[in-house]
Parts: sequence; C-alpha cells; structure tokens
Amino acid sequence: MVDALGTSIALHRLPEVLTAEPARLRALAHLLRFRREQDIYVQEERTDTWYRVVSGSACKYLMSTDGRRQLVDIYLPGDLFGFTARLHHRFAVQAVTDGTLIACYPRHRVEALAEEDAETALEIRIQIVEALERLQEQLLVTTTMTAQEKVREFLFYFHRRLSVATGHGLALPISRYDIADMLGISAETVCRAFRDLQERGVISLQGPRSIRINRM
Amino acid sequence: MVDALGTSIALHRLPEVLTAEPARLRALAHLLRFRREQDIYVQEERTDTWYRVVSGSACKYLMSTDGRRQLVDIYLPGDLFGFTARLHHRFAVQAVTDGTLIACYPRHRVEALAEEDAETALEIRIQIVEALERLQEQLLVTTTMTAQEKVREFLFYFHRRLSVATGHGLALPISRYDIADMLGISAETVCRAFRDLQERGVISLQGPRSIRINRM
DNA sequence: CGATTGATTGAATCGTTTCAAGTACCGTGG
DNA sequence: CCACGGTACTTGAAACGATTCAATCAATCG
Repeated sequence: MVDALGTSIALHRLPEVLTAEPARLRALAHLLRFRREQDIYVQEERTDTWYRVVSGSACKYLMSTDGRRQLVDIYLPGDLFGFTARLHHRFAVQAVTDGTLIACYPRHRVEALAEEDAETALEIRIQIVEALERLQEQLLVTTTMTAQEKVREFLFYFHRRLSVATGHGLALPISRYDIADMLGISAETVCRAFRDLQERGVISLQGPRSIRINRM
Repeated sequence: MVDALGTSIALHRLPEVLTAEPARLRALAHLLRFRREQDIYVQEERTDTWYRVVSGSACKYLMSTDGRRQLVDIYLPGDLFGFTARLHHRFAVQAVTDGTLIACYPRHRVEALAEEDAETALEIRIQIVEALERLQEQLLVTTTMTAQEKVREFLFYFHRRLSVATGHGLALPISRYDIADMLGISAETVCRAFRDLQERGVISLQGPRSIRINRM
C-alpha cells in the first residue's frame, strides 16, 4: 500500500518555516526528504500523520480510473497538510520538486497539544482555513475562466507566493502537465496559452521553465 | 453595505441541529430567519460572526464584474460557515430556501470558548475540514466531468445529504440557474442534462423540482 | 388578466480536446 | 565526443461539447 517513505534527515540550522511555528509544535516534527513524484502519502492510507512543507513543493491529487490525474492543491513552504475528518485519505500527496523537505507530525500528539495549547490550535485552524480559501480561489478559476485566463491566473498566483525576488523572473518548479492537471485543461492547451500570453506581451519566456511577468 | 438582516426569532423546541452541538457553544447562538436570496453576509463585510444552518439551505457565492454568479459551496442543516483567515469576507452567503433558519455566533466569543473548551475547538476544526472536503469534491466534479456527469453527481450528492427519506423522491430546493452557477455550466446545459438523464432512465421527473433517483 | 420568472428546446458559434507529428533538451553509453 | 533514447514541450487540423442567442411553454403573482 505505502511507498518507501522519504529519507530521514537532520539539519544544522532550522529553516525559517520551522522557526516560525510554535515551539511546542516544532518539537513534535521529524524531517523527511522526497524525490520528484515520490508519494508523501497515498490514497486510502491511514490519516495518522500531519505534514508541513519546509522547502520545495508538493501537490494533492486524485488518480481517476481512466488514468487521468487531477490536482486539487499545491503546497508551498509553510503550508500544513494531511488533516481530514476521515480515517483514511481520499487523496494522495506527492513531491513536485526534487528534494522537497517535509516536516512530519504524529497526528494524535498534535491534536493532544492543540487541546491544551491555544496557540497551536489557532495555528492549525488558520492553516486549514487557508487551505479552504486556496481551494475556493481555485474553484473560481477553474469554473469561470477561459484557458488563457486560467494559465495567467496560475502564473500570477505562483509568482505572488514564490516571489523571493529574482527580479521579476520566475523559475517554474512544475511541468506543463502538472499545470494542466491543476487547471483541468489539457497540456496542449497550456502550451498554447503560454504562447498567446507571450504574444500579447503579458509574459516573456526564456526557455520553457523560466518566465518573466511583464504586467498584470 | 449590509442588507437588512433576517428576522430575529425564538423557538419553543430546539431543532435537532442545535441540540447536537456542544452546550456551551449553543449558549452563544441567536437565531435569524431569512427569505429566499436574502443575504446572510455580503462581500467585504467584517468577519465578526460565525453561522450555522439550522433548517433550509444557503449558498456561498461570488458575483463577478460581468454579472455572472459563481457558487462555491452549498450549506445544509448542521453546516457551520463564516470563518475565514481574513478581516473581511471574500464571498457572500445568501439563503437559497425561503425561511432558512440560521444560528449566529459572535466570533470573538466562539474563539474564546474554543481556547478553553477542547470539545468546541474540535467541533469547529471538524466543520472547517468538512467544508474543505466538500470543496475538494466539487473541484473534482467541475474540472473532470462532462456536463451530464456533473448534474448527475450533483443530484446524487443532494439526495445523499437530504435523504430524510421521502421514498426515493427528492424535492429540489434549488433552481436550474443555481445548479448551473454551482457547476460552472449554463442553465440551458443543465436542462439538457436533466432531459438526457431522464431519457437514459437514471432519474424520473415529476415536474421540474420533483425528482426520483432510479439508479446509480 | 397580463406580466414575470423559471424551464425547455433548437441552431449557430466558439473554445477546448484529441490525435498526430515534430522539435528541443538532457543524460547515458559506445 | 557524438549518437541514441527518453522526456518535456510545441504546433496544426479535425472533432466534439458547451455556450449563446432566440423562441416557446408553464407556472405563479399582483
């Protein structure tokens, strides 16, 4: 049922994501590193661990019977994931970027901590609400926009969240196929949208993965 | 900015939805009744109240500049809503059914209660996670299915949640337009899907709002 | 009773998918 | 070093599905 898990690792200096969280929550974490497309958890796996992206990126997805893959969320550094009201996961999560670093928290210990520590409880509630709001935005995007608008919106969102300021440049950590699965359109349509956005001067491409955002 | 709120009411017998919630949470509630399409809260309103559907139904939606309306969730009896990580609401919520009964909770008092009462904190967390999971399902539906499958899925979902057993019958509390806005398709397409599903024997219609589900 | 709203159907149009083909890039082994 | 094979990306053309626009029907309300 379960893939081999990522490699357990220890760090000398704590990444910013972890120093920002409540100390008592941080104490519960252990770190794992994942390769590209390696599963962090899979469908039907028991929901006994929560996770947080420390570096890299991951995506929540569902594999349909006909082999199509639908992404329902992308997790970037700081995002907490893995909570559910069920006993078993309905979706799977896998690393998008190679070398993605994940903090793992035993669910029952986090929940016990949340019962007595209001700061942790609030942190969890905020993270869940933020996942909810990301999903609402994605729903809006995927149901109301044309393909070209979807891609444009996706790029701006990514740029906003990853703007660790390499000028206006953006190094996409994600393939055309991932973007397609995220937006619910075909990879070919994503390509055409990239081309059209460039022709309209909205973005500039220096190679397929290196993008410059010119204007809103 | 804010519509006239619903009518404040008092009840002799508590509805089941309210007797099921933690007593200390229930003590914070006051009840309001809303007419069809009346706003419970609107975009940009301050997020200082949480709500729960006691009876009837409500929908969360966003009005786009071109006048189109996109629903992102439907709330049925028992559902808690109104929480967000923001200061102001990004979406609005309005009653779908005429006479919808809503319990209102002052946000700061609920959050204070959650800090000291683990049962309430858990109830809130579960409700938020369930909203998240509804949204994930809706995202799957709206991005991967054909119009006919979307409508079929919507009807089955509604039937599941509202099966207070009138045989296999289902009295839709929602118009073709609402369904269209929920699924991100046009109302005409919803109509055609109803017709096709009936022709294929999946459902039977006794009038536009009265539906019988025949098989999965 | 006409007026309004919701539901329904048909026909032309438009956007996206699908299928097919071709290109650019990168690491590996001869 | 270059040829090879694989993967990601790109483009074109036909087919398909949903939208849009227009018209009609049914039910409800003042």
